[in-house]
Amino acid sequence: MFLSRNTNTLDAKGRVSVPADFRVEVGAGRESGAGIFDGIIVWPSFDGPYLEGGGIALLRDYQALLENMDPYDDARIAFERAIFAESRRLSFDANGRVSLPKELAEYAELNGQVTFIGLGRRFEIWNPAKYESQSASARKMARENRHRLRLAGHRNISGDGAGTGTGAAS
Amino acid sequence: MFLSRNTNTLDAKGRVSVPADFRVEVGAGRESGAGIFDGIIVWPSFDGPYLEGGGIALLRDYQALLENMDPYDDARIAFERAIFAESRRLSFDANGRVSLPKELAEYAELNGQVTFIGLGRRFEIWNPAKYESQSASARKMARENRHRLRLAGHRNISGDGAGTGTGAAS
DNA sequence: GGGGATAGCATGGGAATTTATGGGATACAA
DNA sequence: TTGTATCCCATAAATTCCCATGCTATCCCC
Repeated sequence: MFLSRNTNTLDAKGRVSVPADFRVEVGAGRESGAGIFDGIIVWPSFDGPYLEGGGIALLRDYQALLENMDPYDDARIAFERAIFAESRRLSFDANGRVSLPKELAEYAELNGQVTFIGLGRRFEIWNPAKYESQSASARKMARENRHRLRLAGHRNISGDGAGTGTGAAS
Repeated sequence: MFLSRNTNTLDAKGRVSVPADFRVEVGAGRESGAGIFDGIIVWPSFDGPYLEGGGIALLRDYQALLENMDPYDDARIAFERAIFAESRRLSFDANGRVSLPKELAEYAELNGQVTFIGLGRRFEIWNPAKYESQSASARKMARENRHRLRLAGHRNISGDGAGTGTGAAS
């Protein structure tokens, strides 16, 4: 599971260290029957100026998801083109670094420092400054929606969800 | 798994370098019991002015798929004629190039530069300019449909999911 | 608990290898 | 011959590999 936020430097050759946590995560996915690729897979988000990534296991999950859709569903084709076609395999060097292709660095406006954002099954790569505002608004929105963060497993006593009533204060 | 997009030049002799990633991909499929053919298999798409291709393993998958259909299902026969009959075996030279038959280059309107599009189990070959518009609209459609890109697999806690997305980014 | 040893991580720079590409030589067919 | 396809070699650029170093967190021993 990809967790935590981590900022590393992007050197003159376009190399950046992948957080050690992330490396063991993709390694774990790899052992369980996936290929022999030791690295991460990264593509430009189609939702903003940042990169998305994960291990080969994540891509296999997406592949399975897409292969359950109609082969000529326009959305399926769009996802294949937006994710598979735009993604790059970045393999680790002996020190756990990857070299980030120029196009990807330019897309996400990365220079000097890059921030890895662990998000469970996948992660994102941001320009640290750009991520700051995201982080702030995410906290705000999480607070406003906190009543939706209800773990299942136990029975839900009250019929209504919102719990604390009005909740969403500023 | 075929990933990423890669534009290479088609020289005066009709040769083009197959991306190194793709070469190892078809090589991997080849080791696991398939034939000794070292190259790719390409045919004109029946859905547009581009080529489709893959390793010998992909063709075996199509064969298995078609053999599950009724032998005289018209669609089966059509698929066999449109894929198997139109496909060409393109073997690598010592530098990882293939020479693209003229008919195929003409069909896809390829000259000068050709773009390989990795799409998971298979790939496509496009005229780079023609692919540009495809790519742009694919990104737009992927963004509009991003709520459909929901990975299953783990328990689904709440009855309703992220349906319309949280709208987090903006 | 203090202090030093140790291991892992992030980073920098140079060397060696791979990749993509062009061109010539050779074999084969029309 | 002429055109076509295949093979071989050369080269420039890009990428990967390898080694060294500073830093930090952890461990161990006294």
